[in-house]
Amino acid sequence: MTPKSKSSSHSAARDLFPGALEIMVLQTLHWQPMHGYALVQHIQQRSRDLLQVEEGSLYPALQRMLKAGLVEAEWKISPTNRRVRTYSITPKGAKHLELEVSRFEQMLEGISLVLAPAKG
Amino acid sequence: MTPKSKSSSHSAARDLFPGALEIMVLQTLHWQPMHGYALVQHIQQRSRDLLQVEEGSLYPALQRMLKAGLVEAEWKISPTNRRVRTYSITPKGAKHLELEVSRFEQMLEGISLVLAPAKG
DNA sequence: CCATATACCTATTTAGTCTAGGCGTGTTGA
DNA sequence: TCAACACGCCTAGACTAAATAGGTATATGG
Repeated sequence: MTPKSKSSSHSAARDLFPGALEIMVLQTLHWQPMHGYALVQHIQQRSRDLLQVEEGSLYPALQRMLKAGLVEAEWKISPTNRRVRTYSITPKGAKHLELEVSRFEQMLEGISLVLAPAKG
Repeated sequence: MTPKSKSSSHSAARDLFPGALEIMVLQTLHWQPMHGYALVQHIQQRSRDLLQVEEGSLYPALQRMLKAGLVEAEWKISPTNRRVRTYSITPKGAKHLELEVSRFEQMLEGISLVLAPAKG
């Protein structure tokens, strides 16, 4: 996942936050099943272009989650008449999501404590 | 950096947030120069045990930052009569910190937008 | 004198992301 | 008609940060 660079279009933006991708994907699928390409666009749009998920990151992540039983996939024909692989979250994935969100929040809490100016 | 596991003491906690370590170190050094071992304890204490920085992560990170000119180091004798390598932030490091914090915040903003429930 | 805490460090492994492609198909418009 | 483009799937390899699992040395306390 990269923060989308606003000025230059081609320069490689450094990455941050491995692990967050999985959470965002699981949370999104928790709301509604979706195919990969749609996930890319969904995340970009909902983040108001702050984030851009590379397909080269997303698909391997989906494979990992499939293998781990966190999501399941089904080939369908989309309304736009294309073969799409639609992913949905499994009960195991939902449980995992809860855990990861909680870990995520604790981590953020910890970081913000460290970054907060010391109180006299 | 690992979230400190509260129940089991030995199991490996998964990592999150590569990149955050650098920010926390630079911000801490921005407040006051400090040696490595002290940074480990500082971060753990200020995060109220939510985070635990492994020395095997910290020292390589400090080396990277040294090499990149973000911090500089000096050998001293501590009040406890030990040879310590005290790190301080450079002007370049301070500039870098600002950038990284801003990137960090944008990333968080993006993630929270994606994770926030859709509005009807 | 020995255990422990302090303090530094590195080599190797692990894991996720990015880069940089490739492939096939439906739609659009010149 | 047919070429370009958007859609939609995917992978191999490079890169990088972090964790693991060590090692070394010295001061202090019991």
